[in-house]
Amino acid sequence: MLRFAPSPTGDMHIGNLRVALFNYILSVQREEPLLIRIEDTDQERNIPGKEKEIFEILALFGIEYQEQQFQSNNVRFHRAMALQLLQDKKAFNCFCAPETLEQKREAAKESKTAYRYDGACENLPAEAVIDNENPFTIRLKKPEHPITVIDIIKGESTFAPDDIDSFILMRADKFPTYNFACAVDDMLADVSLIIRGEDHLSNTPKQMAIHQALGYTKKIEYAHLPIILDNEGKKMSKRDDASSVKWLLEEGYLPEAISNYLILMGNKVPNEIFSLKEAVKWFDLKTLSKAPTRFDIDKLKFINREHLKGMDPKELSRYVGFADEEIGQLAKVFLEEAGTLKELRAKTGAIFAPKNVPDAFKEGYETLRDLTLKAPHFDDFDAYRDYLAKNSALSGDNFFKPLRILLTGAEHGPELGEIYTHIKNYIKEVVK
RNA sequence: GGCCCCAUCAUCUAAUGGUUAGGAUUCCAGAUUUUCAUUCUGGCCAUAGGGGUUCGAAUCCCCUUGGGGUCACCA
Repeated sequence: MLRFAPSPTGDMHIGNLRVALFNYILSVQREEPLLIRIEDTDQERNIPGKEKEIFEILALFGIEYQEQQFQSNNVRFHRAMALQLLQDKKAFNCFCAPETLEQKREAAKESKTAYRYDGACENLPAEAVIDNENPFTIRLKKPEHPITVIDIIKGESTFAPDDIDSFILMRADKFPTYNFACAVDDMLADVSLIIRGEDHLSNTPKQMAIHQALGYTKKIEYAHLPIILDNEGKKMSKRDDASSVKWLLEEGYLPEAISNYLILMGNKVPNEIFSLKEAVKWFDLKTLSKAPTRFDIDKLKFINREHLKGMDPKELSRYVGFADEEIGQLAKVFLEEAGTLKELRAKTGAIFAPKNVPDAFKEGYETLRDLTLKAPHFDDFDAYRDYLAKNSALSGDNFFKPLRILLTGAEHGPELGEIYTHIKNYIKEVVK
């Protein structure tokens, strides 16, 4: 069993999508089911409807899964496991007030040392626990030995007991913390391989410590993906537009191109342009770079353009707001200068929209428009061009600029002949 | 600051002890196209630094430097 475990607390991030993609690929390769687990145990941060958005994006990207669950439905298991750990003396009740802990953390920060739980409640006598009416959390006793994480991408890393610390399993509100819920659920779902972001690397020994305390001995494989960096080399945040899958989609990047890029980045691949289906055949976690990767929107655009070039014209035409194969062909001509659907829509839209003509070309524009309106149909651009040239007495820039604006609404663009081929049947509508 | 991870052109990567250190994206230049853009050709640009090991190091080891992640009753 593999799993993808997003929390419904914000927009789907490209980092999440990459994790989802890799989990999907590995689940297909290994012929194991994929579980989507919505981690919704933080009532305050959950955003209603986000889980629906997550499922929509998974569907849009062709990420198929076999099971889905909501972590909040598993709370009874989390509580049962916590109780067992308490009984086994692997965990203990902690009555430290949040403010007290916060003060200690501050003090640690000031003295430039790492904050560690001081064990204040670890050995409380039974009566002190029973008689205590204050709210409490449940902490796992830190492990006695170091824990080594074996990671498919990163190799081995060893964590000392002090760095794992006696961390909190159950909050005062009786809900599990992330690490506890995650560790229990992965165990219950019989997860065999966990693929997640590098930011979880330090959580892994904690979750392994929980498994050990619970007597769970199954070996789980781990793969922690290097983080995605922004242009400045910092972790991509929600503030970066490009980090939002929704934004990329709105900008006109194709799902196939986005997944292509997400699989390509920081990776060694047989060729640059490929489909998800193709990637399933050769994808290997081991070829991923260990170093963080910068998100390069230029490269994404290049890949997007390549996918657009290969798209069926009729389908492309629908994407740009028409339903005509000819317009799809026309859009492909504009792929020379446009790389996204949004840009393509602007280019093709401008052809049929009322034209904005600079004063310098106004006269020529009107002359050519009137001529075109009265002209017979020309199948061939050269014939059309010669006809206009002959009857207008315009030449050079004074001819081509207004003609280009007349036909495309822009001063620059692909060769007019190529454009003409695809709009000749609508020519009167275009110039009106 | 503690802990963990990482290090080849601006960016993403190739070269699994012996290459003129290769490719792609970006950028720039020339050619072509009766404008621009496209296209084609070409160009700029890298093994972070210092020590070892070795006949030979981008590649193995150590140190330094640099970068990133993480240190919540968030996930």
